[in-house]
Amino acid sequence: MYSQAEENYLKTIYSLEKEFGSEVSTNLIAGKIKTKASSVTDMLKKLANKELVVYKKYQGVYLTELGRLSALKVIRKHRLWECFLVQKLQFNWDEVHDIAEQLEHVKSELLINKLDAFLRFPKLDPHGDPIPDAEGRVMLNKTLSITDMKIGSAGTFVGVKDSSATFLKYLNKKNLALGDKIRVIDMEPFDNSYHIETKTHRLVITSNVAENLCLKNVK
Amino acid sequence: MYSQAEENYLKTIYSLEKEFGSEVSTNLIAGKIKTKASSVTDMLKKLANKELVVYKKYQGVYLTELGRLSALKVIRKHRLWECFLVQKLQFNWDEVHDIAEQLEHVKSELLINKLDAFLRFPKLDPHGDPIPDAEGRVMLNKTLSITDMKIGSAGTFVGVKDSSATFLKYLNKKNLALGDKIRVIDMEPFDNSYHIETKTHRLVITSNVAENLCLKNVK
DNA sequence: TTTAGAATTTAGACTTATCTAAAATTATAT
DNA sequence: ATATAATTTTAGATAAGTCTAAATTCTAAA
Repeated sequence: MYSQAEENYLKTIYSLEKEFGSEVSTNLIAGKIKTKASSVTDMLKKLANKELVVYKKYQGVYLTELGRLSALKVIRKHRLWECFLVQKLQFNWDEVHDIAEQLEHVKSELLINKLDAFLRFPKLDPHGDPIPDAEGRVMLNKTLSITDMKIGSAGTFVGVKDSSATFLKYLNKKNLALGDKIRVIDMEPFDNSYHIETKTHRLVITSNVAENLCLKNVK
Repeated sequence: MYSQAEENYLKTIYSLEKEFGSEVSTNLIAGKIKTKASSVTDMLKKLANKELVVYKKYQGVYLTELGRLSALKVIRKHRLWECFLVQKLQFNWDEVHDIAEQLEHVKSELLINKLDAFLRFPKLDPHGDPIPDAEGRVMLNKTLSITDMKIGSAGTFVGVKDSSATFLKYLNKKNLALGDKIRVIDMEPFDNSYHIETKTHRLVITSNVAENLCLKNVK
């Protein structure tokens, strides 16, 4: 199978493709994975040799079908472990990312499938992201971020784009949790900040935050 | 903290000290860890630099107090994960070793303590080995192996020295399970094989097998 | 369309952990 | 006591993954 480093690149390329479209650039990957561009170039060559990505010098990369399936396997493991940590071990949603980053590299198909069953085949992880099934099928979770919504519209907060501890802790502090109904009251053109409202309170968030909140059933 | 390789050496040295006494030799470690003696020598120097072992050239090593506690942390994690796999994910006792070898290197004190609580603070792992507590205290589990017992005496089968899949599968096939009462019927001096008896059946085992069965309350 | 600056790749070095082969040390057996 | 065998260590090589610094390629502005 693949090394931890390779798995991390696959996972990263997958999510960057989702976010920015195919042809992911070296620098984008370097930024996400916290390495230098030169290290990324080295690794992209290795991944290309293993037919996990298509790589042309100076042109960026995209995953092959094999690469995509391999990435999804890692993502499946990451998200299932996150569910385990929150549901069974009572971790908070802002504590699980780094631990799941380690657990996702444990190699055993049987383990992950038994874990899946133990958790009763969850469809979403604690951050609202869909969990691929054993065959690599992912539910597509159509959501809007606050920045896509019209003033006055409302929806249910079902996921975050950024699941870093800092962002999640910010949401905790602001009393925003998955499942909340959020209405967009106003947008300030000067700084692109948003005025939003939940059942219990109103608050102002920056566009940075707004972009990272995913909502469903927006009306 | 320590690398996976370092953790594996610590764990191995700990168990070899238990089995053969202090001053563990290079070759012994190499045999257990499946590397070459020269690799072991290299690593022993590194561990000595970190004050995890006391190492004198050609003289073997032993763990320092720091080394012992570090080893016990790894062993604690290994055994707790084995409990999890058997108790919660329904693995058989012969399937968990290799997976636990990977899980034991996941770094998070909080994780392992929460796992401990989730499992209700088990005292023994699925092979009958005691689980060190968070402070590195281990219950000492006084047992005898069949080879230490007198002909005619009997005890309860509570643990194995070898927890490899091959040995455990052998025990499954021979219908020997933890908790069984075993009586030593006879010992054949020619080949040192043992004739033993449980509630349900009688069988002959080699001295190799006999050595690896741990019994309690022997009378 | 040229060119400065950004992005990317190459070249060479470093670290960790491993290996082989040779040298050094210790143990064993006559 | 000494030769032989076994064990252990050293020296030098390799592989994975990373880095810095220099070279190359691309891009976008004048």
